[in-house]
Amino acid sequence: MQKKNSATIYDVAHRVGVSLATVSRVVNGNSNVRDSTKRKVLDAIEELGYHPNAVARGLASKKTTTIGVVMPDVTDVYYSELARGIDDVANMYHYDVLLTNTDEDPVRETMAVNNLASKQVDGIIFMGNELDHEVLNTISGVNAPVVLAGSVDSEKRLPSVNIDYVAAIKEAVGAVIKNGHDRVAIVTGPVEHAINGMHRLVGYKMALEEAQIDFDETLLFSTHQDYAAGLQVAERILATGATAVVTYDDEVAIGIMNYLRDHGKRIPEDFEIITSNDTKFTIVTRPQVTSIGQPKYDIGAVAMRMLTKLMNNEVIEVTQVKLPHTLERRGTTLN
Amino acid sequence: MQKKNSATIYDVAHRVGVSLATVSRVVNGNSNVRDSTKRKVLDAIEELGYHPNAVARGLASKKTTTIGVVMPDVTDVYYSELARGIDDVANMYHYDVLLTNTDEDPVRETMAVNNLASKQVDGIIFMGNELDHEVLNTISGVNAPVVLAGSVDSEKRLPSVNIDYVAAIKEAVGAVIKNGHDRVAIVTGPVEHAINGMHRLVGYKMALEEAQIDFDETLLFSTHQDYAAGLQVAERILATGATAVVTYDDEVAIGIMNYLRDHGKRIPEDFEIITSNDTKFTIVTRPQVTSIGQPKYDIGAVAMRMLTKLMNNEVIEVTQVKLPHTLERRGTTLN
DNA sequence: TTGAAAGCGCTAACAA
DNA sequence: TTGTTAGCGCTTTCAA
Repeated sequence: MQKKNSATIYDVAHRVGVSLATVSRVVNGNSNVRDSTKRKVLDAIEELGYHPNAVARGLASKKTTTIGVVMPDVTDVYYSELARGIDDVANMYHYDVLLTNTDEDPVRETMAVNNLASKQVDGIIFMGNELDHEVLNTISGVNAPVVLAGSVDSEKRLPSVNIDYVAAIKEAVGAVIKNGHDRVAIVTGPVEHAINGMHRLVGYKMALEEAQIDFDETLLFSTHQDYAAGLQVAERILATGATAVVTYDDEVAIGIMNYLRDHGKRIPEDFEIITSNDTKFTIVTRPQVTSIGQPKYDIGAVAMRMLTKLMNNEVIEVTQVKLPHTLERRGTTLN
Repeated sequence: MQKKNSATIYDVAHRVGVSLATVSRVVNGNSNVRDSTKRKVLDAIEELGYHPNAVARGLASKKTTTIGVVMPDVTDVYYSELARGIDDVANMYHYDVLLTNTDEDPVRETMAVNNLASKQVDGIIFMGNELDHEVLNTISGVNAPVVLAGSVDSEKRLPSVNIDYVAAIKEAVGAVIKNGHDRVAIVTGPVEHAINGMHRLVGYKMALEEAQIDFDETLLFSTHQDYAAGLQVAERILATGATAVVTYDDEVAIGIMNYLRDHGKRIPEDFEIITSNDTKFTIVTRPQVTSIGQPKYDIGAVAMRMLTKLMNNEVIEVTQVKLPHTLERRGTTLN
């Protein structure tokens, strides 16, 4: 059971008695080939078990039919859903996906982008909350189109696909305010991720302003992105006298919810919770968690679709795409 | 801000006044270069912003420093954790990861493997419950080492990294039997995935036998892999008079749990539940779900480590690696 | 320590 | 409709 040293295009050409060019033509579906020779070539390909070498092809054509995806963590349900959307449409257009995890470390993000560039990817989709200035620079230096998915570039230099975060947060905060809460806490990610936090804060403040509620800095929290962090921050939130919270992460939200219930709070009667990512986590708990609804899969899919156009040198009309969001009312909010 | 047509190795050589070979040597850390010329080359590389073209390199050296990862679905928390383990050690050894989702469709699995082969990956890590015979064949025809992660090849032809599924299920079932249950249901994946189901069944039957409980076919269930499926199957399970269940999927387990509680069952007093994947889902619910504990990240990491050895033509002592599993006792089982 | 030169397997003008 | 012929950018003997 030994591995055959795979046949090359030369072997096929030789076998049929035609030139390399002809074989190349039939392999690439070029029409300028007589049917009869096409047949013969196809047969030879079959017999020899010839599979084109994509690397050689890439070198010669300067197209690798491979795109790079840079993301914080495959393990993160939010991003992995975007990734799935990306992958599905990538396949649809016959691109393969080179995946890199960065944990949102700017150093690794920069390395990832450079590495992808040296691998000659035809395009890159970048995900990550914060768009570090240096990362942005190396991205714009890359000789391939890049589109951001679920991430914002405050300078709007790069094409991107998102929801309107500001509006979404404003609506979420507005919803609990409307239910009578005037001390609503907000929890965002690690402070390093300035942009992410900023966007949320803007929406938060807009909602307060609209309800004529004074901004209280003590109602601001930032945590790591996991269940335990939610458990921990909940105590501090409780201490502020807040009666509602809007969070950036679903696991954090559930951590908060469980802590509060353990400490005598009824959800949603005594305390309301809204989270942001609408992952599966929000539906397996009791009560289910109210969340901003995001078309996660579509964000990835649309971003990838956009990238295919860019790789094709097509002109893009709208480069800053905002997909619609919703508010999925579930058990952690009243009505 | 225009994209420079990136410099080639030729440009560097020309600039310094040395040959391509010399530049290649310093780029690849070959020691046979005089320090002074090395300096000059490095400087030129810096000045020109030269980045080696990995595609050309791949063609010439027949090594792409890229591996392929074939998996059911990035979105699946279980597999994505394996993927993270794979990616981390892949990076450690300077490999990039080409990712493909297959949804466990044999046709797509076959295509994925072939595609990866034509992209000349140096190795492949394959994940997927069932190892279809045809898939197995195309895998063994590929001219690159392949290792299975979290997947079983009943013929044991391929190197693999797993836990001992049979033993794990046996322990889980044994645990609830020990707690006094003699009617324990077991739910496995879609029947198409024969192997997966089989393995679990073997462990299940062993536990019954050890407790001298007769096997009852009506206690066998198979469902799709999501929360809603759990909700649905729960009703049927209840109808059998079962008082405990062991499931293959965490979301399904939670669906079952929530359904049962809605129908008056106290968990774990009236009904015990054990699941298999120990994902984050098991800890965000109340009660938390008892689960077989699997070193998911490590399964991926070890598989990848194994692959690096194979790609290096090193000899592997043990090809069928079984990593240790545990039983994480939480709130859905007594004591 | 360095260079010359032959590929790696394919694409893409350009000719015929 | 088909073939010839340069490359694509790099690695790798083999010599020097």
